[in-house]
Amino acid sequence: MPRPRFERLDPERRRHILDVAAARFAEAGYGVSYNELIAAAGLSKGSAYYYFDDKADLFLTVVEDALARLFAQLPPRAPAADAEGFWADLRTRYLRLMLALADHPQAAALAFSLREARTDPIVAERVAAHLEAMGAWFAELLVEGRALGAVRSDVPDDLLPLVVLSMGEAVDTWVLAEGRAAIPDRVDAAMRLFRSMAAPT
Amino acid sequence: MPRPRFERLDPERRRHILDVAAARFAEAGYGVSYNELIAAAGLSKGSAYYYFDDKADLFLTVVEDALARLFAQLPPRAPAADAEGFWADLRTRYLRLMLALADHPQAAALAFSLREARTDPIVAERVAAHLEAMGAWFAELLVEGRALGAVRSDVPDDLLPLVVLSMGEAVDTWVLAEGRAAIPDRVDAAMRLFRSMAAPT
DNA sequence: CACCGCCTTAGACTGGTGGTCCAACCGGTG
DNA sequence: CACCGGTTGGACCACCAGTCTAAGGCGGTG
Repeated sequence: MPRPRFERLDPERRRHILDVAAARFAEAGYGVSYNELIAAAGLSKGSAYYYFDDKADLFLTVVEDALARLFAQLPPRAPAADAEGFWADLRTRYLRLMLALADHPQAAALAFSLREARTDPIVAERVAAHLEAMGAWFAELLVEGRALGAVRSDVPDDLLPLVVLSMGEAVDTWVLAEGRAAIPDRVDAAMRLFRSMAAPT
Repeated sequence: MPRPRFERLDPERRRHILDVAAARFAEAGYGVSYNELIAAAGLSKGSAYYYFDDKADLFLTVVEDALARLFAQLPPRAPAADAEGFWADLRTRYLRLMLALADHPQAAALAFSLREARTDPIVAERVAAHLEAMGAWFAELLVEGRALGAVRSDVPDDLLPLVVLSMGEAVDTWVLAEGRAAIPDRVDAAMRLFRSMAAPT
């Protein structure tokens, strides 16, 4: 995370730095030159490293901020009453997430840039923490789904969340590939596939 | 691919270069310093670039070689007679592949290093060609599977191969994670999951 | 033998990277 | 006025992949 000093900075300047960084990372990925980026943001080398630990720090600050804002828009999960409701709720939430990504292409680009960024070990470590949290979230979902008879019990506990996470990026890209209008149909297709995989046989 | 000169090189020296490169890339990933690698292989800068276009070229030469040898060990696919045979054949082939990866950890490490390497655009381009070939292979498999009533027809054609490829790496890692003895059970679990996803509902 | 020409080699050099360091500046306080 | 700590600019560092060139080695020819 950025050094505390950054919080004490003039809000306008702070906002400007984050906006420029978000734009550069979104359009050129993590591989963008940090030298170039901080110059574009109006920071000298000294100032940049005065406010942020390193490139990974600024990158993750920007990405976490964008994704947090995105997820905050999603309604909280309502506990489902039966298997049908469980799957319907999942579909709705996934659809909303995809529509939100379509509406915020910069946030989507930042999210997808995470893959490339994870080759940096500093980024990888901090992303691993998030993934662990997501894994826990899925595990919880699994328990609920099984209680409702919506999720199969005949595969190892760790396999399903793993598969969902790994499918995630590719399927998300596919869902978003043909523009906003195609999203609902594509979400349905993806959910159909996923449901028949995860539901009891 | 390496320059033709490389083929004219003394076979022993050629083998040595490829072995050192394979070892370094397998243990440290694509991120390993090329300077360090070529020095370890006993090549000066000039010679390295005399025989290989660039880092990506040597890397892909090594990886393609390792994977080609691995796939060559797999028996050819026998056309299945019915849906059950189709899935049984897939399971067998997947199991053999996983066992082969377990027996050749260096080849496995090289295969997994492809993910990181694809951040290099030169690598990405040449890998894309392979992925296209794999996509075509899956498409063919899809046609055969559908003809046998083993594969569902109610999802877009491009989605299934995409999902399989994207699941691939994560599931492969999971299958191999607990050592050779655990592989058959894990292959079964993964195939069960995959079959219920891809089979008609 | 001398010479030529070409394949091969070593390694200095380039322009770039992310990251470090320090001298100087600036505003507030005694 | 002097001082001082937070802030700033930018020179500098080690290392990266990749380029370039001058020299070495060696077979063929007169």
